[in-house]
Amino acid sequence: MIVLDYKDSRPIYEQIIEKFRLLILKGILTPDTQMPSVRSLAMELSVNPNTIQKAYTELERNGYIYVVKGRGAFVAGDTGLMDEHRRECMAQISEAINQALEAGISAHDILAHTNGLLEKNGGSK
Amino acid sequence: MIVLDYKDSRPIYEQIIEKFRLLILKGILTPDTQMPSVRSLAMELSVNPNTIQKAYTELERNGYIYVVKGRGAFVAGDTGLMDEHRRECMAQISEAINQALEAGISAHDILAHTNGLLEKNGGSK
Amino acid sequence: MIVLDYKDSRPIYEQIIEKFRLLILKGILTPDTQMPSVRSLAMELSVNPNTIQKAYTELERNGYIYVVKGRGAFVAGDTGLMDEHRRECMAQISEAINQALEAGISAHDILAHTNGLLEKNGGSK
Amino acid sequence: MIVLDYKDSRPIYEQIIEKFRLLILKGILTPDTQMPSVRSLAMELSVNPNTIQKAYTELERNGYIYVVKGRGAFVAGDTGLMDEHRRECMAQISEAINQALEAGISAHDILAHTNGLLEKNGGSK
DNA sequence: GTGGTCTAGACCACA
DNA sequence: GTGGTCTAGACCACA
Repeated sequence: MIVLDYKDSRPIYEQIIEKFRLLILKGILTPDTQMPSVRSLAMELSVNPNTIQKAYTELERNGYIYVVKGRGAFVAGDTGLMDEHRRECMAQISEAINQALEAGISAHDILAHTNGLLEKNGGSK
Repeated sequence: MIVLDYKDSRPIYEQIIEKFRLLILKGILTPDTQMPSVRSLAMELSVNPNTIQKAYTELERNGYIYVVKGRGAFVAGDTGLMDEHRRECMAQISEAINQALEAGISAHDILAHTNGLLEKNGGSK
Repeated sequence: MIVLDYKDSRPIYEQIIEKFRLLILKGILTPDTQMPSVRSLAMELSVNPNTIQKAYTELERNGYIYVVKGRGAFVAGDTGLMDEHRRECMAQISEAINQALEAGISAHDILAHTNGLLEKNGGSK
Repeated sequence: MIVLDYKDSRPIYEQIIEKFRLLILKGILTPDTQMPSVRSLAMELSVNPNTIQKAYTELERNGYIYVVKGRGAFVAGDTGLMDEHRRECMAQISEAINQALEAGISAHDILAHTNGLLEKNGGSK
């Protein structure tokens, strides 16, 4: 279900958080689905249970999952995280564009670039 | 000349690299200008000289400065870094837009967002 | 009769205890009323019978219910639990106020706050 | 500087967080004071460094301290945590009073109780 | 020296 | 079985 990239410089627990974050935000993991247990996921990824624990704790703190003691961890219901994520995406676009402008790239070139990209990848919407 | 943000989570040496990189790319530091000496900059920033050394080594490795033994470090002449930097900027825009599309934001909304931004900030070019 | 909040971080057995404690203290459950059987309540709440058992054992230990072997559990008669509960309430007020004073809030502000609250919520008594 | 209570049922790392939180909120630890290092505090409290680490991570996340890589952790400047803490205190008073009202204690008795307490402990303010 | 990550493994409360 | 806490100890980047 999840694949780690050992060449990635980011810590393992962060990769795990990111992977689940996207699975949840994209709706692949739906609300109240049970997450794999800390131990089973640790086995599956050949990673220490503490590392998974850390990832789950973080995911819970940020509202992506909720934990029922003795039962396990479950995907949280929709709580506006989607919207927050979209806002973050827009902010990242803004930042990237502003940096490009600062680097002296013309507004015209940037627009051409984004247009091309959107035509290619943003078809159905 | 340079101000550090101790509350920034990025390592200090990286902040220093970034600051100089931008000063050079924007043409504020022109080719062959002498860089501050490792020791003086360390004093000025109240930072360990090892940290400055590491930043300079990295800047040299990436072609932003060149070092003359016994004389000091100097800003490198234009060597296509500008172009490379611009390419990086474009790549970052692409990545940000693709993430937005994955998050389910419509091409239309993204375009509106970038257009607005470019009209506001990208005027003169 | 009882609703559990799985997103509450407190253990389930504690939530159950608390719920019954209040039902009894408020007189909604009167002395000698039969409590739901461990099994039926476990079914109703979709919870492990062990969890209900633990809650009942605790309620009995604290004098809120009594258990007749083979018959079931029953609400205990009034045994001064009311007074004890009131003392606990007062103690909690004391603690909260002392913490506020330590935080540097003025006695005047605290008094205004409590007065306002009592006027609004403490009307009939 | 800090004393642990092994009889306290709360986890060690939480006790440590709470202790520092109060030291900072009361102004005993002033902004930019260096926190004891993870290792030294671990030794002093005869506790595993990981446990201290966990406490510091949490304190940083909540804005009580900031960490400079390779240098150490420092008390954060005033950032409205004080106000937030006071609001929490007020909320706790509200909750305690409402519970008391629900328990059937009269507004009159509660007021007498709080008045007495404030006269005794809230003198100077 | 400083904090950050991770492993290996134990013990606990809870269900 | 499930997550939560903790110890003992290693290794790393950073300063």
